[in-house]
Amino acid sequence: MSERRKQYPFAEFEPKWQACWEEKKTFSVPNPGDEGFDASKPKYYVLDMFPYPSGAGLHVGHPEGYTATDIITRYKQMRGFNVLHPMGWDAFGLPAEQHAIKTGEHPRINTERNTDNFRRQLKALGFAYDWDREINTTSPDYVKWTQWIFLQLYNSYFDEETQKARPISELEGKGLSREEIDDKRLAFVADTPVNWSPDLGTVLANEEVDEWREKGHTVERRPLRQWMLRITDYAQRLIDELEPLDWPDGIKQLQTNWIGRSEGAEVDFEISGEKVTVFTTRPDTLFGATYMVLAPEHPLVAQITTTEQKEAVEAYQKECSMKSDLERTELAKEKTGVFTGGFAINPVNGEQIPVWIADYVMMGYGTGAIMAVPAHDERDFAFAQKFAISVIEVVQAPEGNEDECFAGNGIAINSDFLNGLSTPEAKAKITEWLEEKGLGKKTINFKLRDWLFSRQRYWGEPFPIIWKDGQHQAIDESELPLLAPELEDYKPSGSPEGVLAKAIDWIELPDGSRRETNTMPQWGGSCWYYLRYCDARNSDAFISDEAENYWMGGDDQTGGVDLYVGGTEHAVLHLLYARFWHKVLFDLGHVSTPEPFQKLVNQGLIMGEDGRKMSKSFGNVVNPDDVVAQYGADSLRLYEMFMGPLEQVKPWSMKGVEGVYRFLARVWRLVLETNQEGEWVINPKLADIDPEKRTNKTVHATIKKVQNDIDAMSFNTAISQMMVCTNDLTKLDQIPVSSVVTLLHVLNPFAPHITEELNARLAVAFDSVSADELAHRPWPEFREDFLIEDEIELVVQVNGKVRDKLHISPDMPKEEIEALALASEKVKAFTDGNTIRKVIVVPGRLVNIVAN
RNA sequence: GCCGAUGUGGUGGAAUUGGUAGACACAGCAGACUUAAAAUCUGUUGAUCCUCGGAUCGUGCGGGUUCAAGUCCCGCCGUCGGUACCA
Repeated sequence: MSERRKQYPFAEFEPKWQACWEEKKTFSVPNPGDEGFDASKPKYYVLDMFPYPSGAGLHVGHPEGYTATDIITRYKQMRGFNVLHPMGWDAFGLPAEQHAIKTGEHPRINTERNTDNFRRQLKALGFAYDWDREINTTSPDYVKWTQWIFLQLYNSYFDEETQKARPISELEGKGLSREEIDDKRLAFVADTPVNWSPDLGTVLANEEVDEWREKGHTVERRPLRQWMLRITDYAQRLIDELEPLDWPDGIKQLQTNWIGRSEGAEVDFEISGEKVTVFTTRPDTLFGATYMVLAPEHPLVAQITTTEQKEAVEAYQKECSMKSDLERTELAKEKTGVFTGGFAINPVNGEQIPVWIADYVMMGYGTGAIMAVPAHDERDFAFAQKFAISVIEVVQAPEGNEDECFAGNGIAINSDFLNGLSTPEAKAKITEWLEEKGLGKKTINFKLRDWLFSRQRYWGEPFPIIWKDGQHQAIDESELPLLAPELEDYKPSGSPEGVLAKAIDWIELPDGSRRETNTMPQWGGSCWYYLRYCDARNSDAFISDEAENYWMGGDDQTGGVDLYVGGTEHAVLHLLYARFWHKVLFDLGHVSTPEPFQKLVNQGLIMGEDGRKMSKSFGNVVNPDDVVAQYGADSLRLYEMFMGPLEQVKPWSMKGVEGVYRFLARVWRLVLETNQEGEWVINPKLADIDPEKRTNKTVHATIKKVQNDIDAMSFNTAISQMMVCTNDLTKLDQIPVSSVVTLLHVLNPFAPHITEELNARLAVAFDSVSADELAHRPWPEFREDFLIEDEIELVVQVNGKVRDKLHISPDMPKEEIEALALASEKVKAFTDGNTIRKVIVVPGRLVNIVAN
């Protein structure tokens, strides 16, 4: 690192102010009922996405969102809000366990080391977190409540009628059997084909498969007994209740598509006496069905397969079972399939159509069976082409559409009683017809699957469940938290039971029952952390009603976290899971709003200086520690915000850091200069004088722009305005102290250290300057009357091109402006010889003369 | 393929939402200070032409609407991100 002389002594005062904030608890906020709580202030809850404290420490991408929320926090505090701005650690997870497997060191130790480092790095940036509320998902008092919430899920079911979770005890009263009840729990056990990774020794969620495959681990399909959460019951509400939220449209769409609602019909076909139900979104094309496809795993395949086809069918089934969902989709550019020998009867016309099995039909979606209409479905068309199956056109494509396969809406043809109807009409009519005859019904399907919630890991929350006589049951709440036992080593047991299976003493209970050996996925802890922050030290409840009501309260337009900032990588999974848990807690009366996050903002990725993604392998990772050492925390914060709009992807530039560093140095020198001894003394140009009109204008325009830009989270333009203001003040021969203090005040949320330091020094030199911390003073009010101009510049255009500029009073009447514009010599040069057709006057902006 | 972003000087990016394109920075160039360098300060910096007053062109490309388009409409192209046989 270059030993260039520092332009201002940030290394001295930045740690000083950080220590001061920590000691005075400047950014700790009391809860309702606590000492010092001011109930008259409105609340504002600003949240950063929960970080995983990785061994690599912070990189410059982290402080991007953190600085944005920090500015908002400090600003809102000055505007008289009680601001909740917490930080904590999503500290369970595979990397710490992988480390434990390699070294034999307990993952707790590694986790602690990493969180200590993260905390140190964050504190070095001067963030206004309320560290009294710091939480850690791995701490026993947090685990306790994660497990408690799991038990809420376990002890609830989804009531279809009210679309709400209800206590499972209500079903017990209705005389349902044990099995029937277990089948309704929101947390349930199922034997499902899962993604088992032998070398990781765990099952992975569908969404996680890619990530671990990329890291070189193998993943295969295997049916195993797993805990699942019934998120699919909430599919409709997860779509509907997303609507009013202040989230980016793209993210809303992403979630909606992920949930994947599609409306259609189930239709019953008959295959040699057996009923087979297919799902279709195009029941109107039923007359065009020329074959049927079952998923290779469909339970009826064996029954309907003829002896001649048996061998081929079984071979195909085996081939498919070897492939994962992924391989089936990724590698299968070419359609494959086998004829079963069986025929299905189309219920609308009694036609016999061949039944095939093919892997382009998934068992997990709809009914695992489709009617194939090659004339109006791309996939069916490709399949029919390959296997020479006939194509019957049943929808008239609009004029000019010559595609062989037309999937759009049109007019029904070759369809008996549907002929002549438009696609929506035909859909309605056929569905009604099917329902009348008892051959089918209107159905809604979702892509969303139930959430696979168990992992075979050590470093996660154990399930608060024991098994007795083959049945699961919850342990008593008083036994929470249930912590994992210490182990000799953390290597996977190799069995799908997971690592905890090794801890015999822990598993086997005196009464012969056994503990569940699965643990929860990392998502568990991060699903509700924002609630815990509201009441982080409560040992009687996961959150108190008072704290919940205050920090999370509101209606469906205002309730929940007021501002949630994080990366797009959590657009679907984390945000969907957290919303699901929140809704269950809401239904059960534990929280007061249906949605957890009212406003969501995604910060854009910061790329390396070479324009590529920051990564160790490219050697382009920038460590914030180095930037702080060289330019100070304020420079880093300011640069992160000055780079460009928050949501945008943008490349890092050390030259850019230097630019904002120079700006901060200019602010410093506005207040101080070095004397002969090299000491910093008050700039002699500073004086306790009333600012001139134009100085007031700059300063007050700055207040206005900065506050508007903070509200709009347009931090880069706020900073450029403060640069303009600084440049203007620097040019003055006599600089009014009050103007400088105002500048420091509006700059404070962005660069808190240097501004507090300068204010403190000014307070010593000038009686007029308050020695109170800027952080504690109310945001300055701008005066609109200072912004009014005596004279404005008005552009005169001829046919849209600027030809002259007028300097006039802002309230000059239109007619006068017009006359003045037409009188201009420069304008005349362009209008001479032409007829003036029209003159447009836009007050305060321009005059456009149309002439030809 | 589909969905979503995005395209403005050498670079990061501004532009009151239809009204002077290029604010603010970075880099460059010239000058001041200095024995010298760094730092700092001042000026200059979209392109082309120029009689130094200015003229013409210019926001990915092609059309259109309008007195006026980076901004609105239609059709393309490029880059980035997500997703993929969901019937």
